Amino acid sequence: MAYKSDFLNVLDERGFIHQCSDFDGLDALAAKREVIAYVGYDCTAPSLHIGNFLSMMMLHWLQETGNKPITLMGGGTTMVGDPSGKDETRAIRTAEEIEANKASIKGVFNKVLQFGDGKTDAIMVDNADWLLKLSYIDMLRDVGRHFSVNRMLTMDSVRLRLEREQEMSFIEFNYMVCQSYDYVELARRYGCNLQMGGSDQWGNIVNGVDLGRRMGTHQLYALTTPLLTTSSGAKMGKTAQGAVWLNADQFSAWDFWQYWRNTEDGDVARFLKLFTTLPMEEIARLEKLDGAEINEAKKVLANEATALLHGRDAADAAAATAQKTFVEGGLAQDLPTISGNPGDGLLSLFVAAGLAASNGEVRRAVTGNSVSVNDAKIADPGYVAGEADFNSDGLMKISLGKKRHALVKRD
RNA sequence: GGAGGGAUGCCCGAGUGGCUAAAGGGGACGGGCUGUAAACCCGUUGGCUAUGCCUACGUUGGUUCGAAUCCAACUCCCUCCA
Repeated sequence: MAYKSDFLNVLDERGFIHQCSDFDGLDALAAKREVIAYVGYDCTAPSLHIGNFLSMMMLHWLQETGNKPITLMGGGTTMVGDPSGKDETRAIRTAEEIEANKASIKGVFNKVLQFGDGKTDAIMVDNADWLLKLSYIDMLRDVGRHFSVNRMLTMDSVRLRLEREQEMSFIEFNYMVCQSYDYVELARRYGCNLQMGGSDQWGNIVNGVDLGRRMGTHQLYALTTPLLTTSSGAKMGKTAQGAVWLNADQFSAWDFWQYWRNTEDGDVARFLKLFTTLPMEEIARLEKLDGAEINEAKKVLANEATALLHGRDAADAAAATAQKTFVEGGLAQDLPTISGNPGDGLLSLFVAAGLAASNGEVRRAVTGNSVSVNDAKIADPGYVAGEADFNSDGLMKISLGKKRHALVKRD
């Protein structure tokens, strides 16, 4: 192993590392178990998504290897809006919206982190606590004077906008100042010495490292993860339903399990390392499977990733449901369920179950031969559920295509 | 403040009076092949109580038998000048 510290060794062998401002310095610190690292989370949506899961796992390993994680809620920075990787100005969000999002996001962290007052316990802070109190002139004098506009203009987040002749407003231009200041504030308050994030955050992070030096903090470090893409190059985390959210009320454990089960072959090993806590020897064994056998590895990936986030019970239930539904072709009780009765029209049942957005969509699907009831294809869009369609438990299975299923339960 | 340019479906983008629910591409979904994979091929992609009706090309009004297309006002965006 190349590193002295457990922390960097684990991250390295699992494929989390993209760039670091100073490997040796950080390694020395981690070897003494003195890293206090933070990751900032935007409050632009009511749930974090799968991309954020990656940095959560980094915090997890940080803690596992004896260091202290800080999760920073971007209550203040979300008021400004990060221009990184955006072509257009983000819609400015209201304070109420940000508060609501923050409250809704918070819950996921205790799935992978241990919070508390101990030395290596995680803590959660909110940059609204200091950013909202800043006074403009003081900020300019104390912090603003350390920023070179010449240099800011060369940062990717700004430069790319300018090159494409896309508007960038002054508020967005200030984002990196806020994030840099966060780092300094966390260094002063909590002794924070490492900021981690996705590769798109590199510019923002190293600016913070720089600001720390100019403002006289201890040495700060930067560490980023590679951008998550599938091996066919697509950005990860997009599905028919939109993003792969981490909150169960927005993306169910069943959908989450299915998401991982459908991973491309070429990504399985990489994702096992990143999104599960399985030991490397076990992953090495799974990695050797090929051909149809790789499906076993995909199931393990789905089980472990789902168990991490939604609990072992939810993962087992999803696995059992998948087994019944896809392997045995039977009717599993844990599929998404709606209520309905004999006499209900097929079209409205599909819409109610969320399998289709409109009656017309179901009609077209019927024409395309992709609609079935209890695994029998339906050719008539006017089909009405009958007594015989419900089994002795009062359940009827409706499917759109091979993969999307739901149950109708009579009341 | 002045002068130009622009706003089309999930996204990009064609369309300058009827043949337009709107070309083409992307994405998404479905079918085929498979292994609930990728690649590839094919199909679908505004709504409805459906041989018809309704909604829709920034907003509101107007011209016309007929408007995404012409006119007016307004809103927002961009570029250049000050």
